[in-house]
Amino acid sequence: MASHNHTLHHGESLNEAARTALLRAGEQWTEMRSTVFGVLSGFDKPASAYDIADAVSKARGKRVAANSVYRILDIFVAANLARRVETANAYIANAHPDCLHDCIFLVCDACGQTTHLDDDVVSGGVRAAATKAGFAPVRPVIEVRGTCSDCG
Amino acid sequence: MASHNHTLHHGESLNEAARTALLRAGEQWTEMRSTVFGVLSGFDKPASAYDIADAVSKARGKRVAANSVYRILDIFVAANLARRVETANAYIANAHPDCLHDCIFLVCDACGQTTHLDDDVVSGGVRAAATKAGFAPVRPVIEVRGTCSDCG
DNA sequence: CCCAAAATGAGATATTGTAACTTCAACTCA
DNA sequence: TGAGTTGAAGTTACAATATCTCATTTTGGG
Repeated sequence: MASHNHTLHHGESLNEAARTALLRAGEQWTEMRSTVFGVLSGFDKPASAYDIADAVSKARGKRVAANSVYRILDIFVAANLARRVETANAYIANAHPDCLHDCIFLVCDACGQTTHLDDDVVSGGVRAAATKAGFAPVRPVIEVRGTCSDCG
Repeated sequence: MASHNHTLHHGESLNEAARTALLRAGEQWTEMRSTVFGVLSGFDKPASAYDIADAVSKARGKRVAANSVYRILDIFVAANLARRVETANAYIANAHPDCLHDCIFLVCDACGQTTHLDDDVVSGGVRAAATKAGFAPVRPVIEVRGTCSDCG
């Protein structure tokens, strides 16, 4: 566990934390956004925008277009409510929107399960290497494809 | 600079090194593959499969389908002749196909220029963090979006 | 209540990536 | 030599991902 205090939310608490974080970011917490967040946090592995659109469509009994989902996901990512898993073209809810990390994703090629690590030493090393090369790092993307312990 | 000896190829030497590496991987070095590799190494920033298809089409005076380019790029990546830049959906030639690294890409959001770092300490740290979490790492993806020194 | 801004809907379109099947050239081996 | 085999490349179709534009609805502030 990292040295600072994470608050890991889940269920209703997570939804409430997401709402709070989004409002603090100056964005609105609408019915639609609540549904998208609920659906996203209900997935047990990264979900594509179209997966989410399908699930939201079912939940609302009305067809929701992918572009609406993309818009909302962009806002979520900007507000740290969700993360994009680059190597999977998919999104995952952030269980602790309260603190900001350069996070590390471990993506199982067999089952798709994705584990979220926060290791500030490792990510700091990546940032430092970039800085040393005269680069101003904004967003490190650190993902590891491989096999999880269940599939090993 | 890492502690071992990189051989950085360029121009004709690079093409020759690529040919040698591909043959050693048990693949053929065809006219088509040579052209694709030449085009790819001619780009000064990561190129999409479609960019490459266009350039190859011009170079050969005959339409080449993206499909064919993808097949060849897959082979190149498998043989370490090229790398895929995940956050850019693009490919870049590997100037030293002779040695294998978990490489780090620094991608400038302003100009697209992409710098290739090999820092085995940093990438080793990423692998170690994954292993510690019970994960069997196969392919670390380490990329940093930000601003290069020219655009800073 | 009314207005302006923000959010969402609808549909098209662009981009990226795969799959299935055919054609072609080189090679092999009787 | 020539039929059979193999791998590369061509062709076409399609699936998945992402963005754009414009219309309509909702929201929050005065």
